[in-house]
Amino acid sequence: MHGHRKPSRADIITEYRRDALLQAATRVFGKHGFDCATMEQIAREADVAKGTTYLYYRSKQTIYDAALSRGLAELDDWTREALDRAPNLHDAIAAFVTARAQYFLAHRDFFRMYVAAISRQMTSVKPRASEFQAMIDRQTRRLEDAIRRGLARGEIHAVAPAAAALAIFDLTRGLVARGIVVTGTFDVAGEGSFVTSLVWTGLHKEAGKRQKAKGRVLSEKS
Amino acid sequence: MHGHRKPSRADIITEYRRDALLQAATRVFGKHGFDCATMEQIAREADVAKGTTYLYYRSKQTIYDAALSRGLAELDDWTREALDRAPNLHDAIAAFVTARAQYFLAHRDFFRMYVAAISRQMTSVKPRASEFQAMIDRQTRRLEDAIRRGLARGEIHAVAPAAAALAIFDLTRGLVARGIVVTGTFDVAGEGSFVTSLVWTGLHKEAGKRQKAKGRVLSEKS
Amino acid sequence: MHGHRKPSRADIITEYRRDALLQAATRVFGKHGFDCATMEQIAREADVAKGTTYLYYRSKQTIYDAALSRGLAELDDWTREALDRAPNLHDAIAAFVTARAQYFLAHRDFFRMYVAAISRQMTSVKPRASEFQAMIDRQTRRLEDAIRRGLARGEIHAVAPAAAALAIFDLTRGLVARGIVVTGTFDVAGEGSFVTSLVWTGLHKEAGKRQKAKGRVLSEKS
Amino acid sequence: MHGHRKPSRADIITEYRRDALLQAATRVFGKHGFDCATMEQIAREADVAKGTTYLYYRSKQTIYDAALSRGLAELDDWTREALDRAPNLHDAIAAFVTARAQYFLAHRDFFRMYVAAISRQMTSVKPRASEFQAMIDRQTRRLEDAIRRGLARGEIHAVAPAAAALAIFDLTRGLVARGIVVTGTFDVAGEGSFVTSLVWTGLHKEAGKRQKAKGRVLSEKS
DNA sequence: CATGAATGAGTTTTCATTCAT
DNA sequence: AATGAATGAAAACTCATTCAT
Repeated sequence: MHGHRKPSRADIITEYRRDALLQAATRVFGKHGFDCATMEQIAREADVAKGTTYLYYRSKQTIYDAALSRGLAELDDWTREALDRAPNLHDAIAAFVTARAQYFLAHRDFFRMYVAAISRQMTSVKPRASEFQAMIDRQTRRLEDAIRRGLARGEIHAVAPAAAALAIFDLTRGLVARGIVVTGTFDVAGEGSFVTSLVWTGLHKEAGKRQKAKGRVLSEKS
Repeated sequence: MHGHRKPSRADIITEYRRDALLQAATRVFGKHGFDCATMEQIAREADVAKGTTYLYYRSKQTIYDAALSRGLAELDDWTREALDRAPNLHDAIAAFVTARAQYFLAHRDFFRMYVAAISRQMTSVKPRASEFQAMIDRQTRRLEDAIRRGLARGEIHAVAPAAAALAIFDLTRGLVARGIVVTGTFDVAGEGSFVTSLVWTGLHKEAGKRQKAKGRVLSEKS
Repeated sequence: MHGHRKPSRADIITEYRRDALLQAATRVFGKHGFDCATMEQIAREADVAKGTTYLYYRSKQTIYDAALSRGLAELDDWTREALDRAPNLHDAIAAFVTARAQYFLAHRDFFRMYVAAISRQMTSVKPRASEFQAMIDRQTRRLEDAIRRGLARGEIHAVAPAAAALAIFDLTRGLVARGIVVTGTFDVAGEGSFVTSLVWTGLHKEAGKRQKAKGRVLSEKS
Repeated sequence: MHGHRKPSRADIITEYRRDALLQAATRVFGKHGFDCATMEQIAREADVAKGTTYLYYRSKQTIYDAALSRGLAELDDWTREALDRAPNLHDAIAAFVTARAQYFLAHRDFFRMYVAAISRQMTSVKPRASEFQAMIDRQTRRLEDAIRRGLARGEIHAVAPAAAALAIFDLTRGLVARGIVVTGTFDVAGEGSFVTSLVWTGLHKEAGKRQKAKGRVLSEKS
C-alpha cells in the first residue's frame, strides 16, 4: 500500500483479475451498451462468479467507468506517441488519423463504448460527464497544439486551431465507424489518407488564400 | 391505410394521436435514451394513459422506430430541398451543412435519438439495422450525387464522391453535437462556414493538384 | 383528490388493496421481523403479485412504517377510550392495562412488530426514530395525565407521574409478551388485575406514607 | 474439551480467540442486530480474517448464540451474587434491580442483543427458543425464590411469587431501556429505588390488605 | 376506444460460507 | 492455524405488456 517494494503474489492476482474483468466488461459493454449489459454477462465473460465482480469493482457504473477510462488512457498514449513522432503538421495530422483509426479498429468493442459514451453524454443529465469530457478534451488539445505549432511555423494559413482539431476528430471518428460496420476488410491507410489530404489541402496556406477569394466570388453569385 | 377515400373522423383522431405520441416519444427518448425511457413517461408526455400507447404502437421498440423514422424523413426533406436550391457544388455543400445543422438544432431531442441510434447500430446485433441504415444512406447519396455532378462540371478535382459525402456528413454531425452541448448561443452560420470552406478548399480542383505536389514534397522531407 | 365527494369505485378498490396489504404486511413482519420478511411473502399473503405491492407502497420500509403506524393509531384509540371511561385513577390504570392487553392479544402480529420496533430503535442509528417514538410517547402521556389528575384529586401520594406511567407501560408490555408466548389460554383479567393492584397499592396515598416509614426502618436495619 | 489436564498453550490461544470473537460479536450484534450484522464486521472487530471466525464458530447463528449465552451467564452471576448478599426481601429486590441495571448499563451492546433476542423469540418460529428461554427463566426463578422466602418469613402478603418476579423483571428491563436511549447521564440509583419502592409497597403485607378493601369499594362505585 | 391496475420476468447487489494456499 | 478470494443464493425493486372495465 504505502511502499514501493515488489508486488506480492496477491497483488499480481488482483491485478490480473481487475484486468480480466475490464477486458470482459469492454467486450460486453461494447456489444450491448451500458443498460443492456448485465453483470452476469461480464462475470461469465471473465470466467468468474457474479459476486466476484463486486470484489473488484463496487458497481456496474464503476466497472464501466474503469473500462472506459482505461481505453481512453491507452488511446491517449497512442495519440501522443503518434503526434510526437511527426516532424511537421502534415505528418502529424496523418499520424493522428492513422494511429487512432488503428487503435479503434484493433479495439472495436472499446470504440463502441466510446461512441456510446459520447452519445450518452448528450442524453443523460451529465453528472460525471466532466471526467470523460476532460479526457476527450485532452486528446483534442494535443492535436490543437500541433496545429498551433504548424501555424507558428507558417505551414498553414490562419485558421482556428480548435475548430480544425475538432474537424479532424470528427472525420476520424466517422472513418472508424464505417470501418467497424463494414464486414469485409477495411483499407485504413487509404481512407485515412483521404481524410488527411482533404484536411491538409483545406488548411494549407495557399489554399486558404484562394478559398477566401472564391468565397467572395461565390457569395456575389448567390 | 386500407382505402384511398377521404379520411374519416376516426382516421383523423387516430392520426392526431399517433403524431402526439411520436412527438412525446421523441422528447422522452431524446432526453433519456431508449433503455432509460419508460412507456409511462411517453404516455404522460402525450397526455394519454399508458395502455393507450399500445393501441397505436405495438411495443416500445415500435414507437421508437416510428419516432426515429419520422424524424429522418423530415430531415431528408430539408436536406433534399436545400440541395435542390443550390446552383453549384459549393453552395450545395454549404446548404447541406446549414440545413442539417439548423434542423438538428431546432429538434435537439431528435438529434440525440439520431446519435444514439447510430451508436446502437454498431452496438446491437443489428437485427433491423437495415431500415435505419437505408434512410441514412439515402441522405448521403443525395450529397454524393451533388458531388458527382460537381465533378462532372469540373468544379472540383477528382475525388471519391462517396468518401467526400461521408466526410461532410461526419463534420456536420460533429458540428451539431457541439452546438447541442454548448449551453449558450451557438453560431451555426460561422461554424458551418468553417466546415464548408475547409471542405471546399480541400475538394477544389486546383487545391487538389497542389495537394498532390505538396504531398510529394512533404514525404521527401520525412 | 381535492374534493370531499363520494369516493369513486377506484378509490374503494385502492383503499381495499392498501388495507389488505397492510394486514398482510403486519402478519409477515410480525412473524419474521423486518429483515427476514420478504416482499414476496407479503404479496403472496395479500394475494397479489410482487409488483403490485409497489403500486401501493414505495418500498419495504414504507409499508413497514405504514403497518406500524396504523397499529399504533388503533392502539392509541383503544387506550384513549379506555382512559376516558374511567371515573378515577384506580379504574384508569386497570382500564389502561386491560385495554392494551386485550388489543395486543387480539393483534399478536402487531404486538410482535411493536416489540421489535422498540428493540430496533435502540439498535439502529435511529434515523426516523422520532415518529415512532412520538407515537409511543403520546400514549404514555395519556396515562401520565391521568396520574397527574389522580394526584391533584389526592387519590395517590406524591409520585413522579412520568415514572409511574412508564412503569405501568413496562408491566403491561411484559404481561402481554407472556400471554403471547403461552400456547394455552391466557387469563388477561387475572394477570391484568395483578398488575393493577400491585401498582395501585404501590402508588396509593396511605401506602406511600407507610412506604416511606418502612423504608427508613429497613435501611436502619441493613 | 477432551481431557481435564492443564490446558495446553494451544488451548489458551483458542480460548483467547473465542473470547475476542465473542466480545466483537456482542459489539457488532448489539449495534446492528442479527440480520444487519455481517461476519466481516465481527471479524474486523476481532482483528482476524473472515475465515478465521469459522474456525471457532460454525456459523453466524452459532456465534450469536454463544455471545448471548455468555452475557446471560455473566448476568446470572451478578444476579445471584446480588441476591445472595441481601438479608431480606426488600433489599433483595433492590439488589436485583440495581445489579441488573448496572450490569446492563455497563454492557449496553449486550443489553441490545438481549432485548432483540426477546423480541426475536416471539418473532421467529422458535426452534432453539428453549435454551435462551431457559436461561431467562433461571434468573427469574432466583428472584422468585427470594420472594417465596420473604413470603415464608411473613415479610410480604400473599402474592403469586412468579408473577411478582416477572413484574420486577419487566420493570427493570424498562428502566434500563430508558437509561440506554438517554444520551446524558442516567441516575440508576434514583430510578432503581423508584421501582423498588413501588414494588415493595405493592407487595407489602399491610398494603395488600388495604388494597383488597379499596378494590371492593371501587367496584361498588363503578 | 381509453384506461390504469396487475403482472412477473429480469437486474443489481449483498453476504454467509467454503476452500486452496 | 490463518487467510481472504471466490461463490451463488436470495432479495428489493422496475417496467414492458396485458386485460377487465
